[in-house]
Amino acid sequence: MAVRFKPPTQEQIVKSKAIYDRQQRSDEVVDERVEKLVEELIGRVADKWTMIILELLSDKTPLRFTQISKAIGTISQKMLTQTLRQMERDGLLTRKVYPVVPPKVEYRITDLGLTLSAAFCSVWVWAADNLKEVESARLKFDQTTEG
Amino acid sequence: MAVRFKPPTQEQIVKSKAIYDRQQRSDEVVDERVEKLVEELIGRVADKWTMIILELLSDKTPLRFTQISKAIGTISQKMLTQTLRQMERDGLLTRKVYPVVPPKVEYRITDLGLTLSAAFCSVWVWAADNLKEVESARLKFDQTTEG
DNA sequence: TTTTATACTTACCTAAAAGAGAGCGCTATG
DNA sequence: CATAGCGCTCTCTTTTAGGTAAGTATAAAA
Repeated sequence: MAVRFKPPTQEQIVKSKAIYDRQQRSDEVVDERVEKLVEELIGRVADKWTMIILELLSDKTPLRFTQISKAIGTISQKMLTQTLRQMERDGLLTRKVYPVVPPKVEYRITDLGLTLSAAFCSVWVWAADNLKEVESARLKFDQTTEG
Repeated sequence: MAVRFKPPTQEQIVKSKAIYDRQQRSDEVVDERVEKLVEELIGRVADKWTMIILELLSDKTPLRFTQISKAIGTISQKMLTQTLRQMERDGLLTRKVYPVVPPKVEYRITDLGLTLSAAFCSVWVWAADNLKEVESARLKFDQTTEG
């Protein structure tokens, strides 16, 4: 698969700064329930396959089932179906079925999906940027704990 | 737990733009193995507990085992130990043991950990910002598929 | 003397997630 | 007539996540 990196747009940066400021001002008033929901959402949305599919679709939309499957390569059909359905439910993509034979289904990223993909972007960048550092940290850790 | 949001720093934005440009220029030359490693790293690092602990530690460092445990509230000792050890191995935090009784161990975020936490930040922001949208998307999906 | 505190580690168990593989419906193509 | 193609779904098995509970060391407090 082709992984592409996109920097955050200026609007996104401004937005996140605004949210940060709001957050700072009313620190004690942060609703517990909102935090729980955010955590739950993070748990669901920050998963490997979701991130990868989002990457793919933000690069090229629409894509068909087998196109995504081939692009990823290592995902089982079951997991792909499952993840796509979940993402559709969460409003990250839309699913369009053409009533033809053989079946044709198109997956198209939504605006919501695009913004999430943009948010993930910095994590991709981080991972690409810090591969070697993580690897050497692991090596060092394994050596010092092993002896 | 207190979740705080921090916007990306100017350096981070500049950096990610630089990486993006580099990426664009040599698009076909992208190493397959690097992609695989990035994916693996994402899979390991983009997990719920890692994100939460990183958030905590980026807010206040150092923290002791029980402090983290209490701050999260819903994590078992086993998972906490496991996640902390993994994060230490990946170089995201350091572990300092004081040879006293009762035991005292301090966890301190590293520079690498800080940059990852900054990268995650936009995902937290996205989640907080789009809670309602995701919820209504789910509602809509459930209603239209149920009938 | 018993309890408490701390930061684990180990063993055991269950439930959920993931993977492998077959089947399916229908048509066009060889 | 057999086969291939698409986008699944279903079943079965394996793997992983994660919880519970117990144990450990030692000193100080009750």
